[in-house]
Amino acid sequence: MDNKKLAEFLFPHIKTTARQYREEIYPKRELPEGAMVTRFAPSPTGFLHIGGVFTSLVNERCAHKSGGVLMLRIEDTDKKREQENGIDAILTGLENFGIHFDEGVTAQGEHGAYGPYTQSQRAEIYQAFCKELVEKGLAYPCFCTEEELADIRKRQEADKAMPGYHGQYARCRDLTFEQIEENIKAGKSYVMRLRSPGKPGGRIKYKDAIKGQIEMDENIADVVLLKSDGIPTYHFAHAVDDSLMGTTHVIRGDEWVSSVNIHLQLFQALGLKPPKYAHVAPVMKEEDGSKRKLSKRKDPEAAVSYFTEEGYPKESVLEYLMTLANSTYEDWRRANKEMDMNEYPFRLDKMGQSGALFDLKKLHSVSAEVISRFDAKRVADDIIGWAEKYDKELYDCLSSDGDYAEGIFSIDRGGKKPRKDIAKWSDARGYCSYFFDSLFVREESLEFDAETQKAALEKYLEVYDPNDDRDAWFDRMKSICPSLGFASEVKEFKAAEPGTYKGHVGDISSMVRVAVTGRKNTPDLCSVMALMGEDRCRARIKEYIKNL
RNA sequence: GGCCCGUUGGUCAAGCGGUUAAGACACCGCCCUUUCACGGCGGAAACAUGGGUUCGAUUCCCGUACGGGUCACCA
Repeated sequence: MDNKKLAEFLFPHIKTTARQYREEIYPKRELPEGAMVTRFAPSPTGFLHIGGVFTSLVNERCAHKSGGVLMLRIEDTDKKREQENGIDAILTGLENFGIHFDEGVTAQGEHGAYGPYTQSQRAEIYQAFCKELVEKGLAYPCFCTEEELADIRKRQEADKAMPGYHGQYARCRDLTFEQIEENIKAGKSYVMRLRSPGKPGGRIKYKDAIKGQIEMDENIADVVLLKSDGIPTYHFAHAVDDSLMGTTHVIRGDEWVSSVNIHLQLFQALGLKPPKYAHVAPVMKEEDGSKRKLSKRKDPEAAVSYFTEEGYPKESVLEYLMTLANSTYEDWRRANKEMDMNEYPFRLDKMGQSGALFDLKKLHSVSAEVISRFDAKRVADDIIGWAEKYDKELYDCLSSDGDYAEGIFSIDRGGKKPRKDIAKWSDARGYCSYFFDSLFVREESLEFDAETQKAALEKYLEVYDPNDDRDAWFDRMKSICPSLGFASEVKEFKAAEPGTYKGHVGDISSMVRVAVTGRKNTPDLCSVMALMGEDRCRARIKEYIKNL
């Protein structure tokens, strides 16, 4: 068989050679020692999954930590499963989480010297490499139909043989040039297959940056390189692209581990240097006592839209994802509360080998911590931004007076012991509704009888001074206690015989609190009242007394 | 089913032949406190299992169980 002749016959239109691509069109990258070139390479078959954010975060950290390059490549080689707005969804999703790509596809088009970064635009490149493989006798056309393939599978099952197109089952492997020519002239559709150099019983080893040493059977299957439409399979595209684009580390989901034997063989056949591999365990979900991969269909928290809808700031999600990625991150964070996440010495080999359960409670706690470090302006702005889309009523209230909104979220913020009531922007309404008359509802009441409350509140109204600072405010609260039969010191109340007092100053404060806010629990009442203003406070108290 | 990987408290997980087996979230109790938070202190809670190797195994080896992945002209 004249391989050269076959290659020319199969790919007459391919003029640029693989060698040219390799040596001239895609030159080696000039990067400092140790710089990692990584990539996130989703296929636009659905919405962005939190697992995708996780994987891209790991890629991002590795690239930027090492002074390397992060690429975004679109693997759109399966036109059947492609979704219409798939690419946009991925792009905006990643953008929302602040993952910055140095090269590749963006909302504004492609950037970078190693493109195109969209696989459907690279058909000729793959074909050139396939042509080269044919020349080397390492690839051939296969005319088997779906039925024939199914038949082979059936026979293998009966023979208890390894599934796949290999050995005696690889019928098209040794077709003559004339047979091939005849088939093609007859208009038969065909795929290009690798003539696998693998030997049955052969073993290969490789070192995974996350999973460590892995040993497995050598690939013996003549895998498909180019589908009948001339578009490559994932395997082939991966080998060609990642070597041309200079990827140093392929960091991807661990469902790929078992394909590494194919990939390594492909690199070898192509005469290309393989990258290092790091296989990331999937984010899991607990259900009925067992773990399973987080599913887009069943689990609302799998889609990234869940986080934006609930109003988790991107910093929170990223922070949580980092704790999943490297558990020592948490210790580091506690020791470096204000430091940028990017300062953390992220390490691939510190990643877990098996899937971690996505724990919403933990996310909640991490997020509350993250938000507690934001300043009031940031919190107010973000909540307003969130509410504009998801809570119009709240939006109207908050946006009508920006200073007032900022004031609400500055109560007890900053300082050593910040409040952590808000873990996501959708918590905001519950947190601040009483500040607005249009959202205000009386939610809780006190045990004290109407008479007592009325007396206390009327008394308070007499002495209330909106100019009081915190101490003065509380002193005033104390000052009305004796005449009402309440202890002005809690300790005094506790030390006294039961029945001596009706209650203590805390109870009086609670009455005011409930009258003003409709709740038993709020942040510092003095600050709340100062912000709400004298008129509103007096009105609330009067209205409360009236309805006692 | 074949092959690959994994298994430390409810969850995330340190550990890398000798430890009272860290820490975080959640939970419980106490303290602080005008409420709630925050914070502090304390508590309950784990090495899947059976064999080896070893003076000694959570750590190394083999088997078993369980879990995950993969066996496409999908990625």
